[in-house]
Amino acid sequence: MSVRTLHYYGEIGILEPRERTESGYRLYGAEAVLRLQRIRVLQELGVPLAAMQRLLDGEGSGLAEELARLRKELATRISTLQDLQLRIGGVLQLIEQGGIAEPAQMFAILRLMSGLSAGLSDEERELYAERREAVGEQRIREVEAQWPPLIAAVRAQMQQGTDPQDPQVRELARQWRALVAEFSAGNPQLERGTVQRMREHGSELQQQLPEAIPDAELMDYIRRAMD
Amino acid sequence: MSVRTLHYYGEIGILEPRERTESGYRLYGAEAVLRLQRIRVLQELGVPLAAMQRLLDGEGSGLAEELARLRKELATRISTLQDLQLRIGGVLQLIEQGGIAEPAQMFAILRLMSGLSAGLSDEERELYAERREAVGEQRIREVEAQWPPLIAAVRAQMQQGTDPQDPQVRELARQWRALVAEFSAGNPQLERGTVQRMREHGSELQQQLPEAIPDAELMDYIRRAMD
DNA sequence: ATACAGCCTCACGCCGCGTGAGGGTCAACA
DNA sequence: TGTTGACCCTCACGCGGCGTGAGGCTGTAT
Repeated sequence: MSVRTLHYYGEIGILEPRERTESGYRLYGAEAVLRLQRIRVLQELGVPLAAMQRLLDGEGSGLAEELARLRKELATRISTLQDLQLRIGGVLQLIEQGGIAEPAQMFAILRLMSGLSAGLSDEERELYAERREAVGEQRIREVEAQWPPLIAAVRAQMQQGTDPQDPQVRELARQWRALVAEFSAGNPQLERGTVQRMREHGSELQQQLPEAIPDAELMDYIRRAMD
Repeated sequence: MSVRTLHYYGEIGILEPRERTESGYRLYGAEAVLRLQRIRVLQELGVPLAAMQRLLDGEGSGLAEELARLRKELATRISTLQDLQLRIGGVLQLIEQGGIAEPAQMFAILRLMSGLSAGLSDEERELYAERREAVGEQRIREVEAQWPPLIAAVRAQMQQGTDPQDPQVRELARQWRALVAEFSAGNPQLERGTVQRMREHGSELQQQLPEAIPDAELMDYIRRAMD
């Protein structure tokens, strides 16, 4: 709370001092403090200052409606931010694993992960919607975010020529199975769809980071590790 | 993506057209499209445009560091928004129950709910920190948010003179017990602290919405409902 | 030839203040 | 009695990320 802020609130007419001294100093009363606290609350909620007068001096019904609107808005804002958080988390995980180092790859992954849920048919979309109800959107996104790092890790092992029966690879295969199970929840149609969708997904990604897309060789490798 | 946006990106030097026609029309190439997509990704992540040139043209290490920084920032942004969401949800719940209708009360509740975790001793703070580890911050906030509506509902019944043994009231008492259990997780020190803290909390709230603070009468009423 | 869509540059406006410049006011201390 | 600071005042410009004109040129369809 700077002095300038108080002046500004006066300028736009949402908070006036109770009076002025002879020399022009602003004197704020206790009610101004209360009003200021409310302004801060509304501001936190994302209400623009210009809209506050109505809410501060209006009736309860108006405020209630506005709060309901804000709740919706907050929900969407949070879910976009959470999406970003998972995407950024996936990229950082890959970086730490030494999977990627080039900016082009990082950007590609950031974009891939936003597109995982794109390109679905209507039927699949419905199946996912049901699943979302059951498991919670949060969990769905967490699971989705684990694909690219896992695929990259498997491919790294494959290219190093590690035996598929090696304990490390078998651990990755275990994670793979777990992810597939989480993802499809026993629904074979979704299970088939997932990997295929990744294969079709985004030409930029295929150029920039082909190792994030499972191909036949990788699928064969992981199958052998699962035995 | 408006035309003006592209012009602006040119002005600040983060995205230039590949060439111009004789008549001055901008011609963007495929690489400009790629760069633009990256700009959008970074912008979603909250990177200011001025900082993008370094990230787009710099080395992977710089980008990786920035991503790590952004992850932290995102986490705090999300948690403040979630806090707001719970507060607003609590108020709306109360409004729908018919518990409150005056703007003053709504603001008071919005502020109370932000202050529930304030005013703790160091020791209590440690206990909460442990608990937070165990249950997850999200759950803690969800539980905290349920107090004010519950208290208000109980008080409403009490003031209508409902018998504490009435099924409705006993249901509220059951919720009360469950909340206390969640809150204190078997730690009697925290259990004692919670209600007392609410009683001491905020003089504005006591004036504006005394029914949200449990007093001796209400505590007695709920005890009788628990028999 | 004419209409109309789309491009160009230049310039001001928006929000929520931050940050000066240039000057007055007030309590404390020499 | 001055003088020193720490505060206050008004006025005015600046930021970021564009939106929104005004006034004019270009390109394509009819």
